[in-house]
Amino acid sequence: MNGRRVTVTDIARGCGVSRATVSLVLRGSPLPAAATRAKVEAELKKQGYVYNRAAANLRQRRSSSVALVVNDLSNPFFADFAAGVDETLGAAGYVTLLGSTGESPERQQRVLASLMEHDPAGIILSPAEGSDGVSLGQVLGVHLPVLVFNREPSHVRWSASHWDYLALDNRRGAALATRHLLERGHRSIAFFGGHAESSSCRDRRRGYVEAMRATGIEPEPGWLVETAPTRLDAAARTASLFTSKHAPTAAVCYNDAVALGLMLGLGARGITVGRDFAVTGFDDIPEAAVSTPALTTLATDPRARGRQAAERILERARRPDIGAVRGIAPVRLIIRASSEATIA
Amino acid sequence: MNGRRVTVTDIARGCGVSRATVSLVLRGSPLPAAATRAKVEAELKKQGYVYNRAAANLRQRRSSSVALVVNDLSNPFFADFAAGVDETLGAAGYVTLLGSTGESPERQQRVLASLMEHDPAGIILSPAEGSDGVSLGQVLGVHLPVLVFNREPSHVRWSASHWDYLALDNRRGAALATRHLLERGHRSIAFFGGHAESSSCRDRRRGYVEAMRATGIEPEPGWLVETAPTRLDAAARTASLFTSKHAPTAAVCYNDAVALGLMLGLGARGITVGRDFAVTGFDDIPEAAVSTPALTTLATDPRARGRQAAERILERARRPDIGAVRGIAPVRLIIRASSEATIA
DNA sequence: GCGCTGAATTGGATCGTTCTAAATCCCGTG
DNA sequence: CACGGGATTTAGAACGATCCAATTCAGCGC
Repeated sequence: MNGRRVTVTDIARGCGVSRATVSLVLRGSPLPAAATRAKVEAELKKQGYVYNRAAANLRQRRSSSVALVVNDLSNPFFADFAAGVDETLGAAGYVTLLGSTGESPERQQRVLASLMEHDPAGIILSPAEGSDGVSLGQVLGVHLPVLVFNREPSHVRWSASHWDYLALDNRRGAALATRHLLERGHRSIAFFGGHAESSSCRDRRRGYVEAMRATGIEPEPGWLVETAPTRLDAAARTASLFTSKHAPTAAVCYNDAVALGLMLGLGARGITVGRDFAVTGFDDIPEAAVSTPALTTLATDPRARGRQAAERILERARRPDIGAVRGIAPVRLIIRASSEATIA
Repeated sequence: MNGRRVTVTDIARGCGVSRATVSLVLRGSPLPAAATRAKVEAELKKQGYVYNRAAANLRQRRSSSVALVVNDLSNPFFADFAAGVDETLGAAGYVTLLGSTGESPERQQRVLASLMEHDPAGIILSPAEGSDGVSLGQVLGVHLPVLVFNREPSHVRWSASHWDYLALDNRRGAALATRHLLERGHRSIAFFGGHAESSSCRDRRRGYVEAMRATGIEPEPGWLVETAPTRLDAAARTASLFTSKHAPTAAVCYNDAVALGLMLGLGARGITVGRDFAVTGFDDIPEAAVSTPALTTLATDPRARGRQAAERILERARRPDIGAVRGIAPVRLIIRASSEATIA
């Protein structure tokens, strides 16, 4: 009835033992006698006791939370990632402190500072575009376990840092898509979309270039088209693919959004994707399976990545002394109709 | 270098004042003299002090977090909702404790119990399907501000409870879609998909029935088809629409997933949606705009709903005594090609 | 020089839990 | 029947911040 919280002291008084004994029962210690334990447990239930983990953590100088900071929760990729993180953290008895930054480095600083005050055991950070490693280092301090996901902030001296890093195998993924198109007979293949300064775009481009060269083909400059990573901008820049002499017959796209945009742009020019032109994406967002034609792409299993990230941060919290780990997560080529176009 | 945390005591020692003074500076009190304040602030920076909000909350007997528990984070609707919640909570200086339940009532109980130990100022809960109000009441206690979103758990005596409730205007939404189809001349309109026992499905059905009756049409039993709320099951049950004598020429679907599934199923039967048959959805998921044909549906603005939910829980935390509020959020009909089919 | 006043500062208790070290209980033994 | 010793239990300090009441300080009038 009254708003006061029930504490161990209330329980102790209520059944005539000391606070210490109640605490032992709460933590399942084998010390208390069976009869005492039963008495205490009955009283706990009777008074509706709720454990105060904050107080316990204060005394024990440990933490039972992990912060998760993502650049864009409304992106299904990150939402799924977050679900995976929370699943694993929850199973390990940790609670997830959520922060989203909306791709703003300034907001990211504020969010991180606020989360730090809650003393998380670690931070999983998918940095906002344009994040600066030095500013990040300032808020995060020197001791906190940190896992950077998906993107590399600028000015991070990884060799001197204990930050872990987890990213998709962008290079191999792009190479897989490129080889797939090469096998279907294409020789003039573009790499379409993305900002060249972003780390993930650089890696994907590299995979593409390497796969091309491995087949003895040097990508022409006109085959490399930069766009914002959005459907709209991708559609708008479709034309730039057809200015060079050797117009490509296929394109490896930076991601699914870009690929869907390109498909729109190609359609508008009367080009039928899957018959006249082959397209691949990256991410396997839900739409990829149901677009027309269905999009060949690289599945990244964001939920599993989330679990992986959570496991790594927990492991590091347990053993802070081990060296930083760079993890590269596998990707899987999903072949669908959009890459069916072949060159005889 | 050493792992010990810097505390107010360290700062106090470092610049020759008392802990109390440091605390006053930290909280921006006007009491300390300007010179003292400057001295303390310099020391704070020098030692890299990080505020320990848990300790402060313990003493002040208040909380700076709000728990957000969702049934399915990987659903873009809830991910967007979560982004809105976090945005508003963050701006108010609260941190979001995330929990996801994967639609399992058992997991939900565990997650809630764990979150309760972190003493949140309130809980925003989008209940798992099949949640029981009594069990929920047990973990949540009597005093905590609670906002239930989107679904009604069973056995909740709302009249006797202080829980707030926020849901979409399911009834009006379905009515809007139904009227839209009626205006295009349809008379045989089905309500397709969803589990009849879920509260949102009941409400949407009601809106549909009311709109039909308002035009003097009594829906035939064969026009009410139940399905799991998934694309797959919806596609599989397409046939049941065409068993009755008056086969419908249009369908109001439970949600977008179901609508997309139905469109698949209709396509397989050689029926062209948008020409031979009209379809509407509910939610306006991103795919709705790009499906073929594009889907007429009801936009719900989940992010704004998240902000709204956060604001309401903060308001209730401030004034716990006001009566429970039932909020109904507006929905907007988005007309696209899938409902273009008309009856002369 | 003294008392007064408002401004600035501070010691000590406190929030709810856990840790440590010590106290108490209970029994079988010599 | 005192005593050793394992099994239980407990008092009191501690975690890091804040609250409260009390103290110190500086300036001022007389």
